[in-house]
Amino acid sequence: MNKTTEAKLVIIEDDQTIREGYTYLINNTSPYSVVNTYSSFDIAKNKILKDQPDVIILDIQMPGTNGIDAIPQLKKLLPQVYIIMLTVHETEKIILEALANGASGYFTKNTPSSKIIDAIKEVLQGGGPMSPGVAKKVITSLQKNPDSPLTKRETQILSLITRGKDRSQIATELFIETETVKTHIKNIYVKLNVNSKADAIKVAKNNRLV
Amino acid sequence: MNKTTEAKLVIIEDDQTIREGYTYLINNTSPYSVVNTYSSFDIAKNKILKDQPDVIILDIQMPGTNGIDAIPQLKKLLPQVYIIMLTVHETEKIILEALANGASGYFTKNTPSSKIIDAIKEVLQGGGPMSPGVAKKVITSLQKNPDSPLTKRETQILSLITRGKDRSQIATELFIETETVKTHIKNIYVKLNVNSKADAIKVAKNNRLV
DNA sequence: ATTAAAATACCCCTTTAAGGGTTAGTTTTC
DNA sequence: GAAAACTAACCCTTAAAGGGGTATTTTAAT
Repeated sequence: MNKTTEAKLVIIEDDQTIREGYTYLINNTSPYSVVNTYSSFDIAKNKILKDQPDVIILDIQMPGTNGIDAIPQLKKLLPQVYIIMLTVHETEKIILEALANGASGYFTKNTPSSKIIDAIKEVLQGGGPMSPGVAKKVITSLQKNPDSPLTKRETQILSLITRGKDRSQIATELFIETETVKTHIKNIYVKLNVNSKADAIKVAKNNRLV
Repeated sequence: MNKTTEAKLVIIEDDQTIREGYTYLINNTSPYSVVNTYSSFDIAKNKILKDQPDVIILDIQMPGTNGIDAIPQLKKLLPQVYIIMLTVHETEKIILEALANGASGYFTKNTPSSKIIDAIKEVLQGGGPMSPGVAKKVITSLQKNPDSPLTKRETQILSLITRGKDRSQIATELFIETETVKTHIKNIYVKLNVNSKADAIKVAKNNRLV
């Protein structure tokens, strides 16, 4: 077992059975060692600095502070730590929140144990391990709507609007007149059935038009 | 070999060696069959409808239409097709563009062949297979900056600004006065060293503050 | 070669939002 | 109990947004 493959883990998870199961598994079938486990973040936060884990396996549903909110706090305590979510939650919203907050990986609880060990290896090597279904949702969240009613130019202008540019800035960027931008915007509004920038952005986001 | 695991593939890739290598490999070590290969999208586009592939393995750098631009056109021709990118490009920008355009998976060319076959299986099962480094970049693109200079309220207001809301809409949504929103915005501008909505959004996006 | 769609541009007009400066009370949080 | 955050209000000027209409040029598809 060489130095580069070793790592210290902490598990924060309110279900004792799962905690013990993963601890046993990781300690006995991998080069990694579980140095501590906690049943909630609120209990962990005052002690985890002594553990100095390289990786934290984190649940979301827990008594007190939930896992999503725990992520930035854990990162503040241990800036270099990798956090792998292990949870039953797999809605797009929660997945994206966890990743936005600083999680490095995300797995659902039906994941086979061997995959979790692979995932630990992967985060340590700078990867971003995810369950297939999670990866799918992440990709979906990035995908544009291929059936947009907008033309290329309109899409471009709407995109600049979502970046907060005003008409004259858009005109400069696209080498066209402010009045032309205005015409496009009017056409966008008609197509999206809105009559303000804010509503256009809302429709654009809801329908992934940009 | 049962029906549910079978699938027809097409490879679009300008390097003949790679094309032939993957064709041989997939046809001989997996339940999938490569029904055709093309050296560019421009050649493929008039013939691929006859192939009716379930999955397309697609390169980016090709003569004529590049792989990124080919994705929406392929999706238009074959709405149900899964597209797996296989390319040397791994900049965040290109990865995100490919996924935004409708790719279902993304691999770099140093990926072992066995992983490509796993990836085909995964897309067919509705997953989103990616190389570890790609997944990492996708996750990074979603992560917020934990060292934001903004307070919680300021971040919240900046986020609403990025959604195109004006001061009065923000005030209504947060149950505070328009003047308070204005004060927050002024403080945000000072912290971000900007003096307009557009610039604030730009800084927010560049530094992932929201 | 034609023609429909898209992109370009300009005019009128009114309303409202944005941004700068300044001060100050209240509530959280450490 | 001090600091930071959140709240709220007043002054002011300028710039932007949005609605109406019309018209030319360019591009893409048949």
